[in-house]
Amino acid sequence: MSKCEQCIVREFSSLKALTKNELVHLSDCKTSRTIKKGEVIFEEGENVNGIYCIKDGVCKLTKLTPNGKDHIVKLVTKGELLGQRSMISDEPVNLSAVALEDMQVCFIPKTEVMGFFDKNNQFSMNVMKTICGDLKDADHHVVNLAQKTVKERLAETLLYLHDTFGQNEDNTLKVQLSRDELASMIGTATESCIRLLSDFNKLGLIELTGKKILLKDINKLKRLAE
Amino acid sequence: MSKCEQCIVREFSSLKALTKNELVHLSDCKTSRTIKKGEVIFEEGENVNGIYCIKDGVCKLTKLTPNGKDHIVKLVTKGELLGQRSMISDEPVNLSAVALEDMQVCFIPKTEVMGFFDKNNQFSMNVMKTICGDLKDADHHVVNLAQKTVKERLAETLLYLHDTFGQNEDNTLKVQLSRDELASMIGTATESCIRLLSDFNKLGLIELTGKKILLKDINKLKRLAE
DNA sequence: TTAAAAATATGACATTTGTCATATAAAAGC
DNA sequence: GCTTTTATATGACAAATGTCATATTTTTAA
Repeated sequence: MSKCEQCIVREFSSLKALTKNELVHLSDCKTSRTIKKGEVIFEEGENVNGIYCIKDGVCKLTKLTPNGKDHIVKLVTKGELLGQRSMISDEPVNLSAVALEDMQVCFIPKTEVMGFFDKNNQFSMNVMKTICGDLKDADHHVVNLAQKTVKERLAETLLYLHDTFGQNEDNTLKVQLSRDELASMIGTATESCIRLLSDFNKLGLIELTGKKILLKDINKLKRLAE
Repeated sequence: MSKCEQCIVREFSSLKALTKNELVHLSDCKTSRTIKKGEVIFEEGENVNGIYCIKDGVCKLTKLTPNGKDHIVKLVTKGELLGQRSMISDEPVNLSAVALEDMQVCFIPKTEVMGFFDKNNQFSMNVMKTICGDLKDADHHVVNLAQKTVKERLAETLLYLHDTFGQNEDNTLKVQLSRDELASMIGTATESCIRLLSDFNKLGLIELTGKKILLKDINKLKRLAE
């Protein structure tokens, strides 16, 4: 089993506050897991009882809408933690997590993490800051959904995917979402999303090659996203 | 100056974890303030450097939209705290706070609160839980905005106002929002909001008397809100 | 108290977005 | 490889929502 000490998650997440001793301890109690693309990590309403460390891969956090579709609330990628909110609130998770690519994750049981909270103030502070960051993002998101048009939201989301998850060698977006998933991220119908992508394509803002999306004119996209 | 020990905020907020000693200390370092309806408590981008305890009244938390209007992200009422997120993130506030009625608030400087974090784990835990609750609400909010119609959102918001802030003796909603504010809460144009209120009125779901709104058929409203 | 300003209300219309139908392309399974 | 299924694409149209104009009511302030 791999040690937590050199793990990428330790480097980038709240876990960076843990001491050597705590990390050794962690290595013993964690369980590693491989998750295939499309597989569900946990489902809305489930009791998770711990947190997941994402060592590799990207997943989507979704919430069921009143009309039975999934809305993508957030994407989470390697180096980040999953399930903190529900662990702290001591509630079932309010979102489902589904892998967008093959993933490597580790699970840390709740009892373990709660121990860190008690003994390591810096760790608590880090977790708090992460959740505060999520809250700020969510506020931003709320205002965008309420006040921007679908076109603006699509442009902004494409730029977000570009900046946050990077590009392949051919400069196309690394995270590959289906049109349906992209639509569910910006909060619109799949057809509207497809149509707007076509428009962007015709305007020379992006280039579509199958599922792959290449951002050709970042500045114009930025102006479109306002 | 009033003591914190018997304050309503202590009873309902994270502060309930504070010890007698901590409360006495708090009474000394806090500053009380009266805020008139319409007055700004703090503005987006400002450095607040502490938290506000709301002893009485209700305020709106707003965020400036790209087209220069305000979007109401959240309402906060007596017993609750204000400014926790930005204090923890050590960032300027991302929302403005404006009084919807006359308010009584106390300000606690950051240094003081950070001291509680260090020494009182239960307090930290309470704050974390509050913010986690806010995050959960925000997620819910995001999905609603993305997937529900304006009509559904209006119905849901009216019910929320009813359940959260109560009614006057004549059963009208206690929190009085202008049509403009209500529109900015549900994320729509003022005219659309007014029109839908008229529709609800004609359908016998609500009754409009000037600014006052009376919910006449809660069950039908619930069905409308889905 | 009265004039001015702001909020509420409503009509007419434009624009945006969603829905349904259908075609084509790509992927999955045998 | 071929068939079946699923994803992408596009047209036609309907529904929802926004915008502008304007009337009316309410509030504010001189």
